[in-house]
Amino acid sequence: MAKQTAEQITTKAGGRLDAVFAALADPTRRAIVEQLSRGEATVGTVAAPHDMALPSISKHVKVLERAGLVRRRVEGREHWLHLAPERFATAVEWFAHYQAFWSGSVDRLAQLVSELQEERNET
Amino acid sequence: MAKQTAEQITTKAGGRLDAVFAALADPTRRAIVEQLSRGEATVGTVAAPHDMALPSISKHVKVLERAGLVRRRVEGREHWLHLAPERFATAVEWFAHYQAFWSGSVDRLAQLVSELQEERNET
DNA sequence: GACATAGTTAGCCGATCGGCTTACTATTAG
DNA sequence: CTAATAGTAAGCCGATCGGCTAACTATGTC
Repeated sequence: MAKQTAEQITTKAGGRLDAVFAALADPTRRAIVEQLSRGEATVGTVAAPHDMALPSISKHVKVLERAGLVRRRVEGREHWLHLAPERFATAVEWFAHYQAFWSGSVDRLAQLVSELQEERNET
Repeated sequence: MAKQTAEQITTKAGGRLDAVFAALADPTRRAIVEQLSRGEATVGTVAAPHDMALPSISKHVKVLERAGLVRRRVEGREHWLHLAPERFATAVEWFAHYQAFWSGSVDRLAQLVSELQEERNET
């Protein structure tokens, strides 16, 4: 129930937010997130569409892991990657909090959310 | 009405998302955003709490401006800064879209939003 | 055992970042 | 006119970033 101030959120999750936002600031990494949002995949599979050396992708994956956005399950010689939704929520909370200060923006977010829910129900 | 795919969002706002997330990856800049969320302020006022040389803050502000998160109104020799909510929405949309792929996350976001709305109505 | 496959580690390189200082511009005050 | 105030511009510096290659580890296959 306790109202969290922006300050509290900032200090509590500050370090994490640094890593999360930094991780998402790169288009390759956002593309990886997008791909993983369609289901888990191995490092190689994730690398395939990216005309980029495998070690580079490996680095990107590790950045996402350190940010807590992606987790890894080693299975034989394959490394399966999947999103870790909780950490995304950390970032969304940060936004949501500030939205409360912008006139009308919460309502806009609310509308967006309800559209997404409808969309999902249609499927 | 047209469903936007993640791909479309990514390509359409890709460059912007780079700048937005990169801008928010720095704690000083997030603190500036927080301060501006409580109302517009001059560059000097924004700099005050930050034990950092003024030119450094000036740079940070420019990063936020280039990301489209902050705008500036020059009034005499003072530069007044304020948040630009629309660009924040760009980032939130990105999250919201992916949340649709995570089980239950949209509902969690929805709950968060409704809590924020209640909170605001209480005030 | 030998080879192939999946992936990481290490290290190089140029570019960008985040801080600084110094010097400048522009507006306001005396 | 002069001095103070608000802020930007330019350039330095060390650190991190994002790509690469070359070499390695570990698992699976023949």
